[in-house]
Amino acid sequence: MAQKRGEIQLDQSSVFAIGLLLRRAHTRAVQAFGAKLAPLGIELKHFAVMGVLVADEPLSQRQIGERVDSDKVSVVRILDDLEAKGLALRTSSETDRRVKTIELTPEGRKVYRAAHRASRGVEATLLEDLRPADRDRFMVMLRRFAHPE
Amino acid sequence: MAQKRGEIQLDQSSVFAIGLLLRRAHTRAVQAFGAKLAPLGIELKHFAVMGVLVADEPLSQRQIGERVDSDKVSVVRILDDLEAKGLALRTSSETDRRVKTIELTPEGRKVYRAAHRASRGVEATLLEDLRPADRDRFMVMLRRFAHPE
DNA sequence: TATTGTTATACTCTATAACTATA
DNA sequence: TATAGTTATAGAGTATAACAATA
Repeated sequence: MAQKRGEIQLDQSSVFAIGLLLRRAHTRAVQAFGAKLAPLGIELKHFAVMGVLVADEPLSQRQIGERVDSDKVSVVRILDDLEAKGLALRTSSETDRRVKTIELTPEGRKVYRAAHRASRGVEATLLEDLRPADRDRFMVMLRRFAHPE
Repeated sequence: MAQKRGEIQLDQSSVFAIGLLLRRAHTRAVQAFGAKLAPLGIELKHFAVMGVLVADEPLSQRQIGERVDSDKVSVVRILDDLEAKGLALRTSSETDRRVKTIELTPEGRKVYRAAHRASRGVEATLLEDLRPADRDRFMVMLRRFAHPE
């Protein structure tokens, strides 16, 4: 039998439980999205960047980093990927030649829509073991937990 | 101004938001524990392994991995760290010479208690932006989310 | 001088496979 | 043949610093 992770729940009262639980929760989410996005040749991180572009195009790389909570080096590499696949385009800004203006290509928009369709049910699937009334509450709390004032 | 992460909240309705939120939540927890544990020379992963040993000593490395949700390679390295610091001890099992019997040293127990004291308030601090009535609920939901049946 | 994006470097985490020694 | 632990390797993720171009 192959050695896997995630078979056992730990002591509920352990002070460190919250750290392990959040790690496990995060990997669950990455895997769930990954499974849906893999056929499209992208990962969650690409999907997220494309998502902020769809919502708020065009953006500089710095702005993208702020929105997806990644440092600038990571953004460079995600955009390298997207550009190599023909999904996004970097052009130097006219007004400030240091900044790159990032836009999705038509193909990028197409792939984004497909990714959106493919992953539409992922959040619901991830939350399905919570009681229906708790699902929204969990997301609200998670949002507050992740971004406390 | 140094370039940092985590300054902006993202579109609440994005399908991929749950992935980003869980990532951010996890790093928040690791950093919060890390800050308290660093003076003791350990990290959250060491604390977690020591915690399962305190609760259920002795354990094999395989059993430790199951309890802290880590693969066997990671367990080897965590125990290398703990043994090098004199906090844990590996001995070959009498009944099955393949398995190592892991126990904390007296010094290990001492450091664990100090770590426990130091990080006692971390979970509370992490949860303090939730409403008091929501804090237990969030942990219950997170537990179910991380370990669905 | 400071900022945007880039490159290089390094350190951690994770996943895999190969190896040993036992069973 | 299978398992517990070890080692080696490679791929991500993350952090830092240095750099080029520009402000």
